[in-house]
Amino acid sequence: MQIDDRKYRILMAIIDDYIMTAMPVGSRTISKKQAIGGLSSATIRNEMSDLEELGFLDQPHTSAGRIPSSKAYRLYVEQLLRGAHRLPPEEARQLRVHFDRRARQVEDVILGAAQAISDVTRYTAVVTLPKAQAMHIRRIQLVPVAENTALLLVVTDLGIIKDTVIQVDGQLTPDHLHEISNMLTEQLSGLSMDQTRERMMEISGAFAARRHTLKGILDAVEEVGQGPKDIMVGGRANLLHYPEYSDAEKARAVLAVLETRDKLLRLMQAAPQMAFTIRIGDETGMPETSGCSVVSMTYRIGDETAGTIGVIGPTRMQYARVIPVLDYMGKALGELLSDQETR
Amino acid sequence: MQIDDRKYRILMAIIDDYIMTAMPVGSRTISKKQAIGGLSSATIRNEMSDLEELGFLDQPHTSAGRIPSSKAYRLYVEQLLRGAHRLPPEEARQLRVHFDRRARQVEDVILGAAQAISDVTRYTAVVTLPKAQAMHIRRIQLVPVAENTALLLVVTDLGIIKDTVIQVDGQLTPDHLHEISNMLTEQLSGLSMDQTRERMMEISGAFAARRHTLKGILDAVEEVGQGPKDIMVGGRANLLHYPEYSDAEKARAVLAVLETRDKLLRLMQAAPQMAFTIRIGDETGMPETSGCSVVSMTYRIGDETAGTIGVIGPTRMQYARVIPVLDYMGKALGELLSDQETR
DNA sequence: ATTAGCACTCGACCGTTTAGAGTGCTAACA
DNA sequence: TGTTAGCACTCTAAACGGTCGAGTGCTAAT
Repeated sequence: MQIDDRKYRILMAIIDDYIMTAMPVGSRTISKKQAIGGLSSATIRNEMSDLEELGFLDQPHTSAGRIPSSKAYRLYVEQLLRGAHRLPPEEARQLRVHFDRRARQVEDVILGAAQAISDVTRYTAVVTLPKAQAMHIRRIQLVPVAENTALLLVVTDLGIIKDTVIQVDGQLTPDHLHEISNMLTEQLSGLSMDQTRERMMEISGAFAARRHTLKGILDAVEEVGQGPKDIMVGGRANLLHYPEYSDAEKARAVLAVLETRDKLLRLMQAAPQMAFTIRIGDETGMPETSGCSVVSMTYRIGDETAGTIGVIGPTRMQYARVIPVLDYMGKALGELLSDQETR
Repeated sequence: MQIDDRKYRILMAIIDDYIMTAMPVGSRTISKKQAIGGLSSATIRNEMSDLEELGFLDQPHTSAGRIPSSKAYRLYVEQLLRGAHRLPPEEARQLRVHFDRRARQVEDVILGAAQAISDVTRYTAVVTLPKAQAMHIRRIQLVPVAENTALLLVVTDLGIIKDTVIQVDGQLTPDHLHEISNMLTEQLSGLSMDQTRERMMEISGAFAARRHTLKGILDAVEEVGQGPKDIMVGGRANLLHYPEYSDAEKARAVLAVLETRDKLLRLMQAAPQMAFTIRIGDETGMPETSGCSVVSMTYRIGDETAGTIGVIGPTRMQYARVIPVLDYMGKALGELLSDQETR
C-alpha cells in the first residue's frame, strides 16, 4: 500500500489537530474539517486504518482516536522544511522586543536570544556561545599580575575568549610583557583561531630565548578551541506547560538533561550547514528525552558556522511556528554578532 | 496556655516525622517513638490538640493527622540554629568529592559549589558570585583594540571583574595606554573597590589633560559595584523529587522564579553577618514560592561579606542536614576564594 | 469508491460502598 | 490531677459497578 495524496492530507490534518489538543484525534473531527472536502467519518476511518497499517498512526487503545507516530512527524517536518520559513511580522516584532540588542557581552546576547526564543515559542530554548574558530584575533595581551606570573588575554572581535594566569620567565618586566604583547598582536591580529595556532608554532620556533613564556601562551591558545562550549538555556519552566510532562519523573529527567552540559551538547549537535536538524522522540538517542523533540540549527558569523540555537519540547511540538522563529533568530543573532565583530 | 517541655518534644517529633514522610502525622505514630517515653496515643492526642490551638499544627481535615505550621518550623529551626552545625565526616567527604577545587575561573568555582550543594542535599542550590566590594584591585589595564577605542580591564585577585570597550582620546598610542595602565595600577593596586572609586576621583582631578579617557575609566569602575550580581543555580531538577511539586503549575511557578534574576536575588538576600537566614513559606514574601523554604547564608572573603549561598526546597525541608552543609560549604568557598586571592 | 448503519470496545465519570486511619470525648484509673 | 482505655464518629482513599459517549471496525447498500 502506498500513501496517496488524500491519505497525506488526512495525516497532516490529524497531526495539526493533535499538536493543538494533545488528545487522540477521531475520524469525525477530521471529517468535519473543510480542508479535507466533505468526506464522511467512515471514509476517514478507513483511511486512518490504512495510515495505521503504514505506521503513521498509533492507537492508544481500541476505542480512542489516533495519535501521530514519529514517522508521521518526520513526514510532517520534511514537508515544512521544504517550504519557506517566513516569520509573520507580528511574531517578528515580538521577538525583537524580547531580544534586547543593547547587551554588550556575548554571554548576555546569547542568553537574551535564548530567553527571547523561549518566550515567543513557549518551549525551552538552548543557544551555544559562538565557537572560538569563528572569531578573529584582535589582540594578545599579557598583563602582569605578580612576579613570574601574568594574565594572558586572547581578545577577539567578540571580546575576551580566554583569560588565564600563566607562568612567565622571571626576568621579564611589565614593559617586556607589553612588548611581547605588541609583537604577538602584530603577528596574529586578524587571523582566525586555526591560523593563529599555526603561526604561533612558527613564532615559537623563532624566539628560542623566550621559549618558556611562549610555550605557556601557545598552550593557552591551543586550549581555546578545545574547552567545552558554553551553553545558555532559557525558559526551562516552559516545559511544565505541557501535559506530556505532568508526570514529575518524566519532567525531572528532561530537566536533568538540561543541566548536564555534555548531554545537552549532544542533543544540540546540528548539521554544519545553515539548515535545520530535527530530532523526534527516540531520534534524540537519549532515553531521558524519549517523548521530546529537538529542533536545532546553526548560526553563522560571517561565513563561519559559529554555534547552534535550538528548542526542546514535546514531540507534539508546533514545528510550524518553531522553525520560522529559529530561522529568524539564527539570522538575527548571526548579524548582530557579525556587527559586533566589525565594530 | 503555654508550650511546655513535653509539648515541645512532641512537636519536634511530629516535625521530624513529617519532614521524612510528607504525610500527616497521627498520634499513634508519635506514641510509638522511644524518645517521647511511652505516652499513650490518647495523651498525645490531647497534646496535639493543644499544639493546634497554639498554632503549631494544622489539620488538613478532621480525620487526618497533623502537619506542622510555619510557626512550628520557625521554632524548629531556631532550635537548630542554636546548636552546633557539625557536618558528619561522611557528608563532608561527599561534598569535597563533588566540589572540584581545580576550577580556575570564579564562575566555575561558584557553579561547582552550587552543584555540589544540590547533589548532596538533593535540593536546589543557589550561589551568588562574590561581589566586587570584597575584592582588591590588582591591575587596571587598557588594551588597544582600534583607533579611539580600548578594552578596559579591571583585574582583581579573583580575576577580571570588568571588561568593557571605552572611548579614548584619539592621539593616544598603545604605548600611552600602557603607560596609563601602569600609572593607574600603581595608584590603585591593593585597594578595595570602594577605596578605588575615591582614589579615582582624586586622580581624575589631577590629570585634567586626559580628562576624557579617565572619565570613561571612572564610569566603568563606578559600574562595577552596581551591575546586577550574577547568580548560579544548581540542581533545578531536584525540585521535582518532592511530592509538593507534583502539581505541574506549582513547580512551574517556582522554576520560573529560579529563572528570574531579581526575584532570585530577593529570595537570597541574607543577613550580612556569617549567619543563616531562613525563610519559611510565606516568609519568602513571594506568592510563587508560598510552599517553599529558603535557607541562605553569606560567605566571606577575608573579612568581607562576599556573597550568598543557599538552598530552596519545600517548607518540609531537612533543615538539620541543609544547615551543616551550607555552613561547611560557605567556609570552604570562602577559604578557596581567599586562597585564590593571595595566590 | 463511498457511506449509512450498527454492534462493539473502552476509558471517563459518577454514585455507592468499604476499610482504615485518625480524631474527640467520656469515663475509669493511678 | 494527669493518664489512658474505649468507643463513636469523621473523613479519605480505594474499590466497585453502572452508565455515557466517543470512537472504532465491519457490512451492506448506494
